[in-house]
Amino acid sequence: MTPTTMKRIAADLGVSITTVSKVLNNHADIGPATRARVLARVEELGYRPNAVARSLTLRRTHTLGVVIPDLMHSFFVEVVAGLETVANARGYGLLLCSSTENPRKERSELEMLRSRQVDGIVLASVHGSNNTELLQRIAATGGALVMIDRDDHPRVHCHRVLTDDELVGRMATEHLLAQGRRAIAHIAGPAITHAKRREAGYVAALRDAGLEPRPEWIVRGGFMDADGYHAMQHLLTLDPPIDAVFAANDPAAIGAMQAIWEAGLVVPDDIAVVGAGDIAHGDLLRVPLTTVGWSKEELGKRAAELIFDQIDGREDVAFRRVIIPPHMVVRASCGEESPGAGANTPPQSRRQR
Amino acid sequence: MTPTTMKRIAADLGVSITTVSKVLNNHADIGPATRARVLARVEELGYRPNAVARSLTLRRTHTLGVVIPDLMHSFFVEVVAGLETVANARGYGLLLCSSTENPRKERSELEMLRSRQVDGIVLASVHGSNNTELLQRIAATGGALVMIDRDDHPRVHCHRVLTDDELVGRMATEHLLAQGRRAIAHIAGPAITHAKRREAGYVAALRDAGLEPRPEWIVRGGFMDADGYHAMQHLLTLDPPIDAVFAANDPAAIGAMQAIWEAGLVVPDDIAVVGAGDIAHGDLLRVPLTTVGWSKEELGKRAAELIFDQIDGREDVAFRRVIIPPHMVVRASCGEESPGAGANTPPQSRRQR
DNA sequence: TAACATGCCTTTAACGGTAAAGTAAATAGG
DNA sequence: CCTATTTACTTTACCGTTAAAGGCATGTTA
Repeated sequence: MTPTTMKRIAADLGVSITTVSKVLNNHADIGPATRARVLARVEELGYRPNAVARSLTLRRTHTLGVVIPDLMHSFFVEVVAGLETVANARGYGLLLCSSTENPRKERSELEMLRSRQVDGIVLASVHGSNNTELLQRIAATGGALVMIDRDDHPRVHCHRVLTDDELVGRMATEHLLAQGRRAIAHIAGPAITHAKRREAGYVAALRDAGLEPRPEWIVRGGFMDADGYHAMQHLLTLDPPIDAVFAANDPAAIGAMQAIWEAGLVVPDDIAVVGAGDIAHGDLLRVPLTTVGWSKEELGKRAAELIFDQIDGREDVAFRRVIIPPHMVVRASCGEESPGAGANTPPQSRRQR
Repeated sequence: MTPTTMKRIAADLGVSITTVSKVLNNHADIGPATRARVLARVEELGYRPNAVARSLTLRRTHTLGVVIPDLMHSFFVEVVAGLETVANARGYGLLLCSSTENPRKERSELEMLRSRQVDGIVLASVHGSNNTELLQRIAATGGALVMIDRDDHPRVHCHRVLTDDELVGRMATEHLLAQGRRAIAHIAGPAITHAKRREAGYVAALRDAGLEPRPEWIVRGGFMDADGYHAMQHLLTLDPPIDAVFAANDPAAIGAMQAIWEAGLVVPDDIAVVGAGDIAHGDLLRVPLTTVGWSKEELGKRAAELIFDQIDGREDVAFRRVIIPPHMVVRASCGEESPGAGANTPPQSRRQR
């Protein structure tokens, strides 16, 4: 009933607890006979070291805290999958928390992780969270911290892994321009840094093409598909009509498409749509969604690497800012025939259940 | 740099560590003056108790281990979201592990969780994992254990939360029968218990309707969309042709639809399709997928409740088997007009990013 | 007024492990 | 052959916390 401890093994064998500890940690100063006896008994009793006790003495929990805004969003889940791979390979566990886009919950999760003595924290911070001070304290007390995807809390000194959001907006817009679209609207996200940068990229691309974006082309919305839906309803009333829209993220783009369909229009013939983020299953939609993607797995892995660099304790941490480059994911919704990626290829292997 | 400890606070105030501990744990035998002084200093230094040390003495980590086969599959992620909600409300954290459908990794995750002394484990076990013995040991040594969704390891005594898979198969098939379909094929899953039950439900429903399923109507495939795709290619060669297909899960159903489209046929006019699992975004597909669903949030919550019941330690644990009832999710792919759920309603609120 | 309870705080031990310092016996060196 | 060194352990202390038992004034009861 009570799990086996070193004490038990030591008592059984008439040796000291330290001897057992040394055997298990491969210290050199244990004789082969004793070593064998200990190992045998360990095997026999199925002894597993108590990680909690180990953490206490070693001051290392081999645990990473992960705080993301939304468990249901495939983007973050894929990032977590990337993290998990690297962490697992190093014997680390992931303590997963969802802030549900709530700054208060984010705060309490962060404090919980701190009190649990996690060796590092990976955070995609909620917008408007005034947790800057707490994060500064975490970073200052030597806690490894990496912020991912979102670029707020500029005063917090820590590693960051994100994409080039202005380039995201620029690529999406330039792609639509290349398809011959000229009246390109933008469904903007909330007042969060990376959303604003996508908008800036959109504006810059239009200007570079000699087009001045009309004010009414930019509808400030949000990141949810309902936001995209309502924003699109508004855009559909414009005269002269628009012929394309870049939505700040994929859910909003999907909402926009629904509004377009409802109005009896066709994507991409009447209005081309491009999103951002490369959400899972974007290829399986009624009209497969063209989007700007950046590798979430890469993002997760780089974040994990930076965390471990810091944990491994080069004190001279120069905080890095890793940019995951975005790339176009061309599907049907933008009006370009995607080369060879039509309905004629067998589906790629997706995960099972 | 070194985080504040009780020792530090006690020394500052000239009281014993125990006194500080008692204040923080609201023991009655501390005078109001001392209590106030301690609390003031705690506040001042921003003291947070070290959860690791607490875990060691209290023999409670306030952590649940979660092992799922696939982080990328929306089904499990939604279950985890349900778990997270309940766990968080009780001050519990979730240590998330993905077995990536690999029995060996499942085993090592389970052992890792055990050595980390988690208070309970929620497991969706990989098929064919011969971890039965390990699970029995976990259950026997008093570890709280709940198995979810999958119903293997019959000899392990623990709580289970799952759906009625035979009913899933039956409902899907009966729904197709009700649409007037008669030549209904089945894309079966792998040789895992819940897949076999779905197949049994399919067969039973046909027989109840006085139809004998032809052997060639059942194609043993898998749970991945590529499996559904290839299975469907085969089914398309049958003569007389089929007019409907029930796939053992949604990814397979999606693969099947791709094969149908490629053959130049129309869903549901030529072939109706029903899946199982109610995958995320099933409503946004080229043809919205009719499927049989069961609440993942409910599943996650019930699992968490059972875990906590066991942790709270009624010794008289009668292991429960909670069935989450399945329900039809009628969309376009089965040929029935879904009432009011067409493209005319605004999209439901989906999560943002 | 001795016996007893009460209020308030401290001491001791423990949780399960690791590290550093100590020790006794075997081996080596001069 | 007697002192260094090495080998193979053990002892002690500590990680940060909590529980159980102990102590000691002061107040209450018989």
